[in-house]
This record gives sequence, C-alpha cells and structure tokens, in this order.
Amino acid sequence: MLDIRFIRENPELVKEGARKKRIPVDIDRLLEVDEKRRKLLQESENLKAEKNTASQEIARLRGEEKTAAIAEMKSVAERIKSIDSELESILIEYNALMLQVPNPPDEDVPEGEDDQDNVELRRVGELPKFDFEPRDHVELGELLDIIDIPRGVKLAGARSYILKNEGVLLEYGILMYALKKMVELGFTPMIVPHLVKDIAMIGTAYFPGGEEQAYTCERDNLHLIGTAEVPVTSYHYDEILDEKSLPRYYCGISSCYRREAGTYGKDTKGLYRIHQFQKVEQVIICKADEKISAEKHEFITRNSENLVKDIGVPYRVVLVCSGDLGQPQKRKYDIECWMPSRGSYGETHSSSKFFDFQARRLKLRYRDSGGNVTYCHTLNNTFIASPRILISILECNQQRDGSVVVPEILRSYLGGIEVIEPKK
RNA sequence: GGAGGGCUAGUCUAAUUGGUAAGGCAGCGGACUUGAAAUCCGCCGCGGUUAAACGCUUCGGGGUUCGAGUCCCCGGCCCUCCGCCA
Repeated sequence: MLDIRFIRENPELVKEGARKKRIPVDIDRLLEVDEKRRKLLQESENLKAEKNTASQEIARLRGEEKTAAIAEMKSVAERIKSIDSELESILIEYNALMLQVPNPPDEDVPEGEDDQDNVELRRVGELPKFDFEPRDHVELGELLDIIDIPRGVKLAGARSYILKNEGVLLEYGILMYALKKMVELGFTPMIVPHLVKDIAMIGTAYFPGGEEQAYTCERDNLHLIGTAEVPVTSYHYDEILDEKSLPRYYCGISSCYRREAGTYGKDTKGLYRIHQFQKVEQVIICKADEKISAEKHEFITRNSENLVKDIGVPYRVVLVCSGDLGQPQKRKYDIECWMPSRGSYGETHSSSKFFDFQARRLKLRYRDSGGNVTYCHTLNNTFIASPRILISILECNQQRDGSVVVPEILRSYLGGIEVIEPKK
C-alpha cells in the first residue's frame, strides 16, 4: 500500500508505475473517493467533538435545561450515525482501491511485458557437457528410486510427487545446510504457521488478487501459505519496533503450498511446478531508508548466489522487467539455475524489495530516536527451494550410468556417500 | 467437545454500580553531579496538525443510551479442570 498523501501529490507518477506494471487501477476515482472520505471524516469528527463537550455538560445540568440538551444531542447523534454510515460505504471503496494501487518500480527497471523481457545481469559457473545422452530428473529419479511421481499423482492428483530414499536425505540436507548458513549470516531461524489469517495474506500483498493461487480452509477461514515470507514478514504485525533493533534478519523454513491455477499444460513434467515444496526464506525488516533497502536487497541476493555456488550448479541472475513484477515490488532479481532437461536456466530464487509497501499493510513500524513513528521497509529472497533445486543438482551431476554425484557440502547429510547409484 | 475463570497502552494495576481511562514500574529527554546512583521536572496508546485544536483507543463486532471499560447480544483469544487424542 502506498501513502495516500504520496498518491495525492504524485498522481502521474503512480499512474505511470501502474502502466509500466500492466496493472489497471483507476487513480482518478481513488482521488475522488479520497476527497469524499476526508470531507465526511471531518464532518463526523466535528459533530463528535460537539457531542463530547455536550455530554460533559449534560452531566452537570439539572431539570429542564438537561432535558433540552439531551433532546438536542439526540438529533446530533442521529446525524453522526447517518454520516458514519455514508463514510463506511465510501471507505469500502477507498480501501479496495488502495489495496489495488501498485508500487511504482525503480527508475531503472527495464520496461517489458513478461519474463521474456527480463534483463540478464550475470552468468556464473560453467554449463556441464555430457559425452552421452543426459537424462532428465524424472528418469534419474526413477532409476535411483528417489522420486516417485506416479504414486504421488495417484494419491494427491496432478503436480504431486513423493520423494524417497536419498531424495529425502538430499532435500533435508539442503535445507539443513541452508539453515546453518542462515544462522552464520546472522539470521534468526523460525518455524512458522503454515495456515494463516487474512491479515497476513493481505499484509504481504498476496491478497487481494492471489486468492486463486492459495489453498483456503473455508471452515476456519485460514489459508495455506505459498511461502514463509507471509508469516515471517507478518511476525511483527501491528507493532512498533525500536529503531535500534533494526535491521532484523529473519529466515523462515516451511512447506509451501500453491494451487497453480491457470497453469494447466505449463511445466507439466517433473518437479518444476508442483503444489507443495519446501523452502528456506530470508526476510529483512529495516529502516525506511532507500539506500539501506537497496543494500539489503543486494545482500540477500548475494547470500543466495553464494549458496548456489556452494551447491555447485551454474546459474544466472536476471533483473525482472516491469511487466513481470508483482504489485508490491519496487525491484526484483530472479536467480535461475541451469536445468539441462529444459535446455535453459529455470527460476529457483526470487529476490524482492518492497520499501514500505508491505509494512503499511502490516502496520509494521518503528520509533526513531526523535520519537517519530515510521513504517519499516521489508525485503525477502528465497534462500533455497526444494525439490526444484534438485532438478539442477540431479541433472547437472549425472553420469553415464545414471548415477549422480552428490555435491560435497551435502554428503554428510547422506551418510557420507559420494554418489547415488541406480537401484537395480 | 463439556465446565469454570480471565482479557484496560511495553508491563502491572485502578476507575461513583453508566459521566468520558487515574496511577506505579520500565523506557526516553532535561536539571543537579567529576561520573553514576538518588532526587526533581517533562514526555511516555494511535491518528491528525508546522504546532495546536480535534478524533479514535479498555480483545473484536453489533446493540441500548445524550453519554458505555462499566449494561445486553454475537464472536475471538488465553488460563484451569474433565473428556478425546499424536
């Protein structure tokens, strides 16, 4: 959410940002509604002021004077009621519009339609060369008996899978290694609720708009998280932090659940696009300082790059173009790891900078040394997401016989083995 | 699921049986001091304003009333006990 004052003072800039992001929103209507809102609010508050002083007075009055004053206040109370109900309906529209207004992207974000227009910033690592016909991760998974997709589908439908044997150890190994690194980097690890209330979904800007992508438990009015970003960023919902305690480095580990509605026929093979996966997510809450935000954005991006380097798969970093940005982000980098079966880099990480966009929705503030209350800035980035990263690991490290060399850093989690061998 | 108790600002704790949230502690700023402690003064829920004014705030939402922390209804959460349970 943006500051309404900012929108009022920079309507063209806000409209331009929405245009760049290809997000339709009626700013003129919003300004109109805002004006009505302020007018009604003022009327209402004036009458309430009148009511409050009169009420004090009434307590002191006696007899006829009292009766008269009460009668007069009765009509004031009715006017307040009618103005407030008008205000209420205006607020419904106002709030709905406010939640739609996108965060204008950074100046230097390239303009574009979709991920085709993302700009590559750097490539790291050498692509593997095979002197045999490489297998994809689905084949490898079967051969090694570490991935069972048919039975996952049998139990839970399309986009479901089962990890087995070294597949499980590999996934937990990566997650554990990632957690260990997070702690070393000063992040506070957190295990968070997977089911959250509306406020967390709205606060992190997944709602409104993303309802189709989330699993919802209607009976309990709770939603399964698509990422630990949601509960971790919402951790300090409606709190005022001490400036001295910033920045806060948090990392959440959780399963992630996504309906993947509207993606039928896309990435149907294998573990690339699935309903449930696990992730370690970095979240930073910092002061409202654009420079600090930018630094932290580079920081969390670099952290993930270093982890990918440790794992040893080639990757590239792209600057996401305006049309591929979501509503809340100022700027986003995707890290994409090499996936031989796709013949391309596939997105494994998403590093986002929001400024105070989420913080406003979450009422996440801090008090500075002068006593001023200000909305924080938030950022987040995937640290590692599995099993998607397994696609790269398995496919890049495969050998002629279908065996897969385990990245060195993960071997201790697999009982020290160096190679996962075909089972039969 | 059943029974009972509770929820007031960071925290603790009050509020004429309906009259518009009083205080203590912690914290922040200042004075005094060589420094600190003690003491004294100010600030110390949110919004709003250049600053005021003013509005809002007693778990949330309704209602009664000129006026609700207080009375009524619906819901939430916490604690204790019982039952069930990994």
